[in-house]
Order: sequence, then structure tokens, then C-alpha cells
Amino acid sequence: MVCSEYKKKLIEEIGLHFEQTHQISPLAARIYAIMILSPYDGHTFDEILEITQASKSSVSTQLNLLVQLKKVEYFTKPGDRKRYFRASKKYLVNTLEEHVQTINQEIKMVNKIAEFNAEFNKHKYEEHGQFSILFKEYLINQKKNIMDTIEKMSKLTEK
Amino acid sequence: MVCSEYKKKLIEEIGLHFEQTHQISPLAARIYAIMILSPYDGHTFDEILEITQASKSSVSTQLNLLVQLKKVEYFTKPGDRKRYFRASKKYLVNTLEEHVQTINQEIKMVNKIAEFNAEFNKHKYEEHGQFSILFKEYLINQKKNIMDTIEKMSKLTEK
DNA sequence: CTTTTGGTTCGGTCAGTTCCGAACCAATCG
DNA sequence: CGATTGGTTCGGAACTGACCGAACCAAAAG
Repeated sequence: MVCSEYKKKLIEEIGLHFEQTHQISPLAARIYAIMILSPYDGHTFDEILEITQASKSSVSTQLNLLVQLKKVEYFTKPGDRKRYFRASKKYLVNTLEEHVQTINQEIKMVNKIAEFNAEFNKHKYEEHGQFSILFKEYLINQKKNIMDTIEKMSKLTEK
Repeated sequence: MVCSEYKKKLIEEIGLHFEQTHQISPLAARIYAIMILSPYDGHTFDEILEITQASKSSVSTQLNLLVQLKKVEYFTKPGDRKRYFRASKKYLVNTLEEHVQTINQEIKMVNKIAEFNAEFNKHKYEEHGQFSILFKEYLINQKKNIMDTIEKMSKLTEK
């Protein structure tokens, strides 16, 4: 598994992005990027070692983390002790489901803030309350869009 | 400025949330939370010291960071050397504008990934491509919702 | 039964972050 | 003028997280 220069660059770039958006370590992010840019039939542990140039222990830990987070899954082949790792087939749906969680959290916070200010900072609330109403509507719309997308993806999976 | 127990709890809770969603330090997040839960006319440096129980140097640094990030702004009163800090009046709009940036970044990444896989992993792409199309639509919808909200908020500000 | 393969686990190192105290500074007060 | 107020800046201590090497282990191969 030798990577082209362009692919290496992409792995770094996408890795950096995942690091920030998925809150995982640099190595985990790079591994995840490799999976997403790679053939469907999976990478072996050794291939990942070679591409990332990281240590066995680090790869082991981060790979298991990714599996736990359901970003990566693995399968085996009969009569072959190796595991083959790939991006979870449902990784986009999983990402969306995480987004829903985040939004729910955010809705909770916005409500708490609005409640508090309505009660204890009436003046502020009257001046500012319409913004927080708009913001809540915004969050609800975002959530709706996510849910719709999840449903569409699920239908696509069933087929 | 004595805080009720409930308010203290809220500051911690919202602080934790901001820490994660805005990528700022715990202290900065708590200060930001205080601003959002507090009267419109601003907090002095000393009040923030008292509420957070942190050191002058830390408060100074983190407060200036928040100002730089436009999450917090300050004003002065004639014949008064103190600065009065408050959550930036446009903090919700600013937050939304940051979200737009994030989404743009994500759209760029999704495109690069799709391009790469269409070219070098044709089989994978044929099997999986519809998901990434749905995901792109999703991102575009999210972006549209953000932009609409920004516009509504801007109109509200003008009045 | 020894060796090899395919990893896992443990302890430690290095880098980066957060926070602090002390020293400092500029503006105002008395 | 000297003292106080309202901060800022600097150097370092304490903690955290990412990563590594070495030792380890279980399953299969020879």
C-alpha cells in the first residue's frame, strides 16, 4: 500500500479537519481519513502502521478508539488471523446522529439561558429576547434538516 | 455582585458547554457564561475576579482573548477609569458566522473526498456516492438556514 | 514445543495548555 | 509628590494528552 504524494497530502488535510470537527487525536483523525480515502475492502494493521509511520501501540489504541466510536469497523476473512479495518459503512449517518446530540444539548442550554434571563434580567430579556427566539428557531430547523437526512440515508441503506 | 447558588451552577454548566463548542479555555468559557447570564450594563474586572475566584493575570488574559474573538465587548463611563465588560451585542450573529465558516470548510472537504474517491476508488464511489450527495445537500441546507437566520437577526438590529 | 504473527498493555517522555504570583506600568487621587 | 486603582506582562508550576518502546500475550505455523 504505497500512497501517492497527493493522497498523503489529502490525508493530512482531512485528518486536520477531522481532528477539529470530531474531537479526536491527530493520529486517530489521520487513520480515519485513510479509511475514508481507501478501498472498500479494508486496511490491515500493518498497512496503517506503514502509512501513518506511527508506533504499534499508538495505532492499536487509536484504532480501537475509532472502533468504539463507531467511526471504523473491521471484518475478518476465513482462515486469516488479521483484521481488516474500514470506515464504518454508516459513518455519515453516525456523524449526523452525533450532530443531533450536539444540537439537543445546545437547545437545552439556550432554553436555560433564556429562562434565567427572563426571570432575573427582565430588562435585558425584553431587549434581547427576540434574538434568542430566532436562535431557537434556527436550532430547530437545523435539527429537522439532520433528521430528514438521516431518514433519507436510512431508506437508501435498506434497499 | 453576589451570585445565587443556582446561578453559580448555571455558570459552570454553560461554561462547560462553551468550552466544548467554542474551543476556549475553561476560564474564558466561564467568563463568557457570566456575561451572558448577566445584566446588560456590564461587569467590572473586579466583579469577574470575585465571581470566578481566579487570578488577575488569568482573568486579564482570557478577557482580552474574548474581546479579540468578539465574544465580549466593553464600554466605559465618563469620568470612570474602569472598563465595563459584557457579552457582545452581536454574539449570536457572530456565532452563526463562525458556523458558516465551519460549514464551508466541511463542504470543501466533502468535495475533495468525493472527487478523490470518484477517481481512484470507482467501485467504492458507485456503491457509496449517493450518501455523499445526500450529505452535501444536507450541508447546503444547513448553510442556507444559517444565512437566513443571520439576515433576520441583522434586520432586527437595524430597527 | 518453539517460533512467528497480530496485535495489546504498561510506564514513561515530551509538548502544549492553563493558571498563578510577582513585578510592573500608566493614570488618577490626595 | 507618593499612594491607590485598574489593569498587563512575564516566568514558571502543575497538569493533560499524544505518542513511543518494550514487554507481553494468545493463536497459529513449523
